[in-house]
Amino acid sequence: MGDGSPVRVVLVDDHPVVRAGLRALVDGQDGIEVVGEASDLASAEEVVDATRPDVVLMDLNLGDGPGGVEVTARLRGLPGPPNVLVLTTYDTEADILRALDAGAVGYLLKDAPPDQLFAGIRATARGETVLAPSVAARLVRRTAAPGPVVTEREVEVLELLSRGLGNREMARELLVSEATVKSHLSHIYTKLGVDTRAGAVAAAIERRIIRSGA
Amino acid sequence: MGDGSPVRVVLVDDHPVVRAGLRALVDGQDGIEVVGEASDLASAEEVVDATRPDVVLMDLNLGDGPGGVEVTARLRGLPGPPNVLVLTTYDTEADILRALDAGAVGYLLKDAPPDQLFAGIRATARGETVLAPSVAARLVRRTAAPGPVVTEREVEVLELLSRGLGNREMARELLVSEATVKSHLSHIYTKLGVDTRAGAVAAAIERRIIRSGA
DNA sequence: GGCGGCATCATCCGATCGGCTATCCGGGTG
DNA sequence: CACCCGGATAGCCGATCGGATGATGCCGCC
Repeated sequence: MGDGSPVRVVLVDDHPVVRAGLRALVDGQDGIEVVGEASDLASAEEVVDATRPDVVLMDLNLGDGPGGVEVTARLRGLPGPPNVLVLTTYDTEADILRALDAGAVGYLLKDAPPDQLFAGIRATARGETVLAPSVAARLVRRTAAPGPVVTEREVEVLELLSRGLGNREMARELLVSEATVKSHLSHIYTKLGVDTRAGAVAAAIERRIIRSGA
Repeated sequence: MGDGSPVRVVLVDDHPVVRAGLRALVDGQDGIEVVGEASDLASAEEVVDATRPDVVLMDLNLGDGPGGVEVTARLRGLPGPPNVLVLTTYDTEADILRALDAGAVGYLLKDAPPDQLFAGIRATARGETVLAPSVAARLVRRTAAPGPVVTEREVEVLELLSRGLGNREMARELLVSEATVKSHLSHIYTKLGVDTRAGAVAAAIERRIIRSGA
């Protein structure tokens, strides 16, 4: 890689220690320059607007308030938007799908080796799609899946379920009837091989379909 | 702080990126030297045995296998054990209590400012107890609590609950009758102000009484 | 020694859940 | 154009849950 112009990177993560660590790790790395940091939606928009980076390294878990998915969508809505590379801990289907849907061009996990991160940042700057192996595998298994795959609507139900709602409340939340919710639940039970709502939540977390609560 | 002898630190975290980031952040910092890294129980014992550090920076989430609590307990069982400073993302009651119980002398969160981390490492080396403000607050509120506090047994029930077990299964797991489980559940509902098992799991996660699944 | 908190166990009963079956509609596919 | 799938809806019924009430034994504490 020629360093005719370095890749300008902004970090978005709500943990100061992680930000500082990432900055120490990638800043100055062959052809990479960290030009800003942010911890939430407001500061991210501000910093990106001010620094106009090539790449945004995005954590999905930003504590309270809008998460990394929302921030990604907002940044992609800006004129001349940066390429967003998600760097997070979890590889649940829901997270991956939403992040890519929001306009992220890459999805790496924090347990990736540093070299992969550096290469990923450079590739992201070029607009290439970068996926961690486990993420790619999950996507492949999703599209070319032989076995039972929960549908998008079912994922929504699973998430409400993990938040502790009853059928009546879920129905209200999803703007459908209780019967429909029960129908979704039945399909979910069958697909996950369980027979209780709590068991479904456990299985969904186990299979990385949803990520629970906190 | 005089640097008559630097504080020798070993990092334990299953994420290479985080380890590298932490090393870049704290190594060389006034009076602090990183002398080793580990990602699991086996490598931690090996590295600590070989380097005999003053402080071990311990993540509680080590992916599969034994967690940071177990590793802490094992390290503390060694002759001339290092002082363990927990550095993690979560501050649930269950995590805090178990970590301190296992012999950790400090508990910081990854969202702490770097300066607090440096100071915490030095304090830990001197054997002083270092607690993040939110952790200290939680402990205080626990002992000097006026309001409803879930008991240890109730926490056990909540954890089984979050794993999706039914009353019958929980009873078998806890070696008690179903009636007892129902009794615990009723108390939990009252204390958490909910009325369903899924709601209890959500509230318990919300209040950081338990941490869910993954 | 009494009092309260915790854990244990037991009923009873109304509310909710979970399984089963069946219908309807819209969108994509052979 | 049939066909299938995902989504939405409905009723029925046995199983489970959640609430109320009450009782026993073991602690630690004043």
